[in-house]
Amino acid sequence: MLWVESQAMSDVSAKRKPTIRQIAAQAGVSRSTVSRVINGGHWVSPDARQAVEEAILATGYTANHHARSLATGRAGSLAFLLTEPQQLLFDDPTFALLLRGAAEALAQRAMTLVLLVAGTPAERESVAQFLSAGHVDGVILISSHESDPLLDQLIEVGIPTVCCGVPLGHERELSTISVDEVASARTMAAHLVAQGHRRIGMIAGPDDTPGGRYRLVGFRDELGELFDETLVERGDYSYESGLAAMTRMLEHDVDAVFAASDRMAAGAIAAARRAGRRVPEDIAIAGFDDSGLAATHEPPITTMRQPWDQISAQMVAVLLEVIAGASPRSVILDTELVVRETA
Amino acid sequence: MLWVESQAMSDVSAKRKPTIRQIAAQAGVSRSTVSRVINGGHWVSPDARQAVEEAILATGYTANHHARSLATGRAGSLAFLLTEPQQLLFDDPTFALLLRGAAEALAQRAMTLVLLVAGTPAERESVAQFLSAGHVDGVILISSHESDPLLDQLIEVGIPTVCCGVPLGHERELSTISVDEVASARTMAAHLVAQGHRRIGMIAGPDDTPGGRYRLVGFRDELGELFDETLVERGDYSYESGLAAMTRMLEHDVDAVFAASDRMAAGAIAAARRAGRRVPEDIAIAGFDDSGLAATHEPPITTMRQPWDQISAQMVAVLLEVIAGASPRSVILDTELVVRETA
DNA sequence: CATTCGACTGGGACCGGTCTCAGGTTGTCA
DNA sequence: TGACAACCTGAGACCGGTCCCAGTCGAATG
Repeated sequence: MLWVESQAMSDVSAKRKPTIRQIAAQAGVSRSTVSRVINGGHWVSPDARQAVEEAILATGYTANHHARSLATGRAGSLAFLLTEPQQLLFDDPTFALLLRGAAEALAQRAMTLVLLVAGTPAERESVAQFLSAGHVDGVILISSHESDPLLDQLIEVGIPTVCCGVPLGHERELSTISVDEVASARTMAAHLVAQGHRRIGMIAGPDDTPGGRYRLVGFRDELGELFDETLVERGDYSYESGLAAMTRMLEHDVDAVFAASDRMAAGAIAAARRAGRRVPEDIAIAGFDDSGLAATHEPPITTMRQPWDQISAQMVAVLLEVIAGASPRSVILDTELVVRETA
Repeated sequence: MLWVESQAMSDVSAKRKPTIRQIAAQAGVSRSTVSRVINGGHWVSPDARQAVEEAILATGYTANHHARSLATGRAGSLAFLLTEPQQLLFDDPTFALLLRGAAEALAQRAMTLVLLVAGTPAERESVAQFLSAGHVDGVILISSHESDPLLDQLIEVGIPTVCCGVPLGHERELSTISVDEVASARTMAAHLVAQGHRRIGMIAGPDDTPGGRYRLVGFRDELGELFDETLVERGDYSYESGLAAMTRMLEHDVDAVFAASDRMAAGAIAAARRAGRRVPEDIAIAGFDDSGLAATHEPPITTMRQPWDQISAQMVAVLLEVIAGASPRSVILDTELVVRETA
């Protein structure tokens, strides 16, 4: 009876994942030594290390993340937090670019990405609770609006956070990764002027987003006397808003338009065409982001390329620094003018 | 001195998250009772329950996920696994739809979504290891190709898995959520015929994907004698492949084309225009998916709508069933013809 | 030759939960 | 009144790691 039971036991343990104790037993060392080998292997004799490594290889041992997190207090994961109203974000190809980049950067570090969506108030509540419970080590915040109330919660909880764009008023407490919005807008404005355009309009983004405010600033600065207040419309970065803004804009005499996002540019192009204007012959239209949509659009859209891969890589890198104890810091990256067919 | 030290201690413990022991002490019960209250609260006296609930409310206690996972053996999270070559997937708006739906469904159940990308061989390796280590309870597999080697690994490891589309040969071992491809294709083919078209071509997807194979089957079945083998081209669901396929197709006489994805349809429309054909006047072009791109495309694309919200909800629901011990099962959902302007 | 130092090792406490199980109350039924 | 069930409770053993610390041993130092 006893024999049968122990037989059953060993059957079970053969099925289960090996633990650090089994590795220790098999290698003839203590758990502590195995742990040392796993974590860098300092102060371990070559013999011991080899025995442990062989045992690990033989059994296919993998450390239990949960046990480790419990013991160390580190979660080994970051949250990718989306706070935009869903429609906006999931339409937006840029979010996918950031997500992939972040996932890639984390995988290289043997960490994981947890996706959090805080669209509805109920979702925001449960997300806030999740984050303050310390289930993740840090937060990658994807939100263009500066006024996001979740920001204050994150700061209060004190969880390391990095965001893209610059949330005004929090420069000291949060790390940010952004592009030089003003310079980027100047570059595009200069390009449009260089193409010979004089009556140049802008479809700006919301004023409470960095991209909405500073791209307009750069545009105005560069245009100087050419700048015409009546040729500025607002959109919310979406296709529809670009279409609506362009429809209004067409009531004025305009020969070029700079939209603050590729999607708005696409909407603007559609509006221009419906009005019987040719792009770029009758009216030039440029976008911003180079989100993938710009290249495949018919015709391909001239735009400012944001360095998405660098942005996501930097977000992860800076966030990990902060988690390791560094002070929050901000990184500003360069954009690049990509001339295609629409302007 | 002792006083100072205990003062310091209580300061520290005030900063740290409360544990179940502190709740127990505050409520004047044992840890076991607190645990019972947290998990449903059966076999707990009203008095004890109330005391515990008050203590939880007062302290803002939240259970430590890692500790719980360690004790229960359940991870409390699912993996959202992308196995496509990155380009294809992140261009594809459908993936974002599925991702959001899944995240939402999981948040409601207080579980989390871990994003895993298995693009490169190195990534595949580490993902496989991650999954077999049991760090997540189940896998939502996003891969349209049936031949995916990761599939075999998942089956071997025995981790509960659900996929969208039907991976041939694994119907017994994996759960699948899919749409009725054949019927959907027949519906669209019937629509094109009803519009008066007779020379109808198809830009099919890869033959090793369910959407590639069965949409063609349905198309052929419905067309009957109208079906013309020479009017079938292959693409890989991408915009570029649609453009290339359409360019070839235009060498034949054709008055309508059914593309197996919206992106290919968009590419096909671009190709048709470059060749000087008007859509839909000279040639009707329809897509498949209704991924968001179809509605905002200029002109809006006629397509078959896949029920993305239902698909993601069902994936989560079925996967959780399997994790709870149920047998794998397959769900087939209906699609809907959405007539817009291109066909 | 005694002392000190540094590399290496293992024991045990701990992280914060869950879960089994033995025991204590109370109520009901024979 | 005794037996037995139903309800409620807390002690203690886990889960699988990390990490502090005490201790061993050989070599170098004074």
